[in-house]
Amino acid sequence: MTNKGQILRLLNYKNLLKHLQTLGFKKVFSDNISDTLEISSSLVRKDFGNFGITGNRKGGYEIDSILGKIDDILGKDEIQKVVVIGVGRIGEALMKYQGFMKEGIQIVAGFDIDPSRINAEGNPPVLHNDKIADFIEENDIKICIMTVPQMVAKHTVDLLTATGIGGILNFTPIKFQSSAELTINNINIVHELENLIYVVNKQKDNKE
Amino acid sequence: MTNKGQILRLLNYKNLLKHLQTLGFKKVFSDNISDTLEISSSLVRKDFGNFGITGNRKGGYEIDSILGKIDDILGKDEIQKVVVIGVGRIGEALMKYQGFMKEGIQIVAGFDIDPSRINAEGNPPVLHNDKIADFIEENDIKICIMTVPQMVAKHTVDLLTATGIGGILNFTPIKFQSSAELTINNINIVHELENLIYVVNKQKDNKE
DNA sequence: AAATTTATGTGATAAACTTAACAATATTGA
DNA sequence: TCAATATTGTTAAGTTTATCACATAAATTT
Repeated sequence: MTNKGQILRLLNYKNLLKHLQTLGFKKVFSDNISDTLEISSSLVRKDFGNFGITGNRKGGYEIDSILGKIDDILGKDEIQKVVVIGVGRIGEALMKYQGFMKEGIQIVAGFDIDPSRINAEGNPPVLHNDKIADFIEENDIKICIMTVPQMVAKHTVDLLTATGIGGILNFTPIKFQSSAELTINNINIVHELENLIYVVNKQKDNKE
Repeated sequence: MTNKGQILRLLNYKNLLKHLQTLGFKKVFSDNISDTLEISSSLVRKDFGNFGITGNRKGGYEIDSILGKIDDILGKDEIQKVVVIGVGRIGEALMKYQGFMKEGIQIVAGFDIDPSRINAEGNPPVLHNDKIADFIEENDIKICIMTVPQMVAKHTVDLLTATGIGGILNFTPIKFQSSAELTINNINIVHELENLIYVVNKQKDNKE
């Protein structure tokens, strides 16, 4: 019933509704949402329906109520603890990124093999890779961000698989497949850029 | 004819084929590709067909030939120059990321308003935001990566729109819509993580 | 209070994307 | 050389996802 894009759309609804809330709005109609997100209003209503979000005919939806419901759906009652594997430039940037906190996500540790990066007193601490398995078990970590060099990506996934972690957000260029026990979502920044370059060049060609 | 996912798939084919090439393979069959990427072999053949990549019945496809064709499709004959707008932690990490070069992408400059980040002698240089428009025009830049704080994202897009740039890879949490002149692709890392958390938690619920 | 308006909720329809199926054909081996 | 086999190329079928369209219900107006 719930398809892949639906959760990402729900997150977009959430962002928009929070914005409308700060502007003082209390209610919203499906086509207010659909207009700004450039989708159809029926898709908004269908998404809401699928997630049990109901409105009033003629009256629209109450923003507070939708936002509460979305947080329920996303399980925002408890803080989600996440670790970063590989504290290179990108890993470090993500560790220190301030945007996670307000969505209830906390980066609780980073891990690396390079002694010069290790700092057990840091906030969050950076520990040696040796400690990954114990840390994940002791702290009941379900999700990690993987920002290791391409060369060690496969090895790292094997290591993580053995820990019983549930999800990896993989920033390495190696594409991994999910299994029933371990969901791996791949973000390939180079591909995103190549894709954009293709689209832009093609548009330009069409104009000429 | 060519749909959104097709180019991203093509990039995955490319990665896989380059890997097979380094292992010494000369030829490949559609189901070799489809097995590792977990799609159907007919989709591989359809993609190839759409892009004018042909094989031999019974003989499969020649890896060298496919890779050459893919580079043609992607316009890899010339280096793509890209600039980074906003040299915070993530912007800086992307500026120094080594993975772009081998795909023919070169980060030629970064831009920021913070004087402490500016370094015109750097490699690549970091210049003041004042110089964005001139730089883009003089260097014929078509693509940029936007890694500015959320607060100034809208303003930055307006500024970039005025320069006539063709594409923005947007890492801010604000979602922007493309227009005919300007393609904006959004990467929302927080959403990617929230989505993963949702999937993992749901899987766990289903098991219990 | 009846008529009118306006938005939801949802079943039917359409569009987009993927897979299945198989004819066409190149290669191999007897 | 000819049958057997294996793989492409492509059309048809299937699946998934999004939109359309309208009946239903709440609110407003007359």
